[in-house]
Amino acid sequence: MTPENAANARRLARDGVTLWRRIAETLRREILAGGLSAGDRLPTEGELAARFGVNRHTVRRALEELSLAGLIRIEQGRGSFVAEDVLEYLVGPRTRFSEWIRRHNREPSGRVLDLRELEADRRVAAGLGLRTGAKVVLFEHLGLADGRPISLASHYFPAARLRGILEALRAEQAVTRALDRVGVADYLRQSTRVTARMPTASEAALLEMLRSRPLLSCENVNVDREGTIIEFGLARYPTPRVQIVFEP
Amino acid sequence: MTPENAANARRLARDGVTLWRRIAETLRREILAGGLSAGDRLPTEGELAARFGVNRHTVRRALEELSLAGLIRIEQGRGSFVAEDVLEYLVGPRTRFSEWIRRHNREPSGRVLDLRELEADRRVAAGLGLRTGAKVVLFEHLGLADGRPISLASHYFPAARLRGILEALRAEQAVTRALDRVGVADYLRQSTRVTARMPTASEAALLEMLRSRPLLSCENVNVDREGTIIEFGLARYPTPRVQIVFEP
DNA sequence: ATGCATTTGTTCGTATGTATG
DNA sequence: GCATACATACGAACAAATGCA
Repeated sequence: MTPENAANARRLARDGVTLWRRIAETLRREILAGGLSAGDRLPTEGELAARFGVNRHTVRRALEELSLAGLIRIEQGRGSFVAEDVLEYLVGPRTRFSEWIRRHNREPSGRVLDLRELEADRRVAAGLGLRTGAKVVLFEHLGLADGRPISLASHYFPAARLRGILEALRAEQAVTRALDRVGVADYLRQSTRVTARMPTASEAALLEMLRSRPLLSCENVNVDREGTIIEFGLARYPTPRVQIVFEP
Repeated sequence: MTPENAANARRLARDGVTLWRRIAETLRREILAGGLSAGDRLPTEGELAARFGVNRHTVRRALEELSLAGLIRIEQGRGSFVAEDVLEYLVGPRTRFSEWIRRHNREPSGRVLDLRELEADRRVAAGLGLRTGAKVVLFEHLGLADGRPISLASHYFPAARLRGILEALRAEQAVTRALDRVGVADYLRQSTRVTARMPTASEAALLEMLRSRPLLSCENVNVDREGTIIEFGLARYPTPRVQIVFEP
């Protein structure tokens, strides 16, 4: 056993965290702190091994961890790069916000911007299959991944069909759990309509994006298992941070 | 029977074209000539009935025809409006350009902008599942509906897998027919990835769109019936003329 | 909040022209 | 010529949605 090996083993014994994990955490903090920005190349595995005083295998294990978390991208023969900050929004029949974020190994969170009952305008009524003026509940929500805003969504629910949805949303602060509370245990994405436009000033501010970048605008209709429309959603995503992916 | 009734009946007898169809054709020509532009309101049914000297039912039959053709939009209590120039691009497993356009009762056409063999860069190689530098054939095409540009697409084909694709594209000037010629009778959309960005000057010029409007950028992968990748496409669509719709 | 005018949507009934056998 | 079926066209009345004062 070499002297370094022995020293590293003692370190592991001391705080119960493996070396590769501590190296991964160190690199993660450095990347998130912004010392390296999107697309930047990390030092080579050899350089990192020398810096941390460990074997190259240990560094590789740490980098693999970061790669799985989506924080870096490893390219054979070229090096490791800080991942572009893109989230792929995979559209399927069962699309849920927090599952989407967690699949990218990020921490979902959110902020409720508005919650109230109002009368449907033409567009919302058409989406929900109601007449204009019908009572609907609006739930406006800013979605975050690791604290960065990535979606700004207005969810409309038919108040008559979903009794108690307002109170459920107030209590749960989340769509899926609130729907469950009013008896919709499951729901499916019926259609998704995508277009793009420039953000308003407040949209750009909320989504922390440049006003010169377009946003993806997405109209969704969700139905319960019987096929009744239970939600009309109008979501906005910042480009190029978010891409929408369909795999039929 | 009123005098008008008798006169209209005689007109129908004379040239064998029903009244409502002649009225629909007249209105269609007036709209397409540009006398009315997108979003403009047509005269009321009553006014049109007076103008053509027919019953309101007859006008309604003509308007229904135009509405089905997607030329106008009828709204109860408000009137009839010249349809906004939006094309819904319905994404499914079998998405073909000319079928898409024809489903909207428009006339598809196109212009080949570029056709040549080159070496795949990283992005194209990743899409096609090849190594960078592999020979690929690029087919760049501007798609038109009723003479208006609505898509700007770069299609990349693996030269080694599809022998003769360059010549087939040169002869056919269309993707589906060229693929058929090299033995790919059918192909399926495997994935679709959407984002948005601002157009370059030349993209805006080709698509006849304002540079202040974003374009939808779409990466597609098409496979043959065995699942082998046979095309990687990079299409750009002008907003708000085009929307992308997914219905799983 | 209410009533009113405007406009489209729907449903009766009636008469005529076309096509078929 | 006649019977039948169907689409076209007209007339009248009422329902429903919209916009406005």
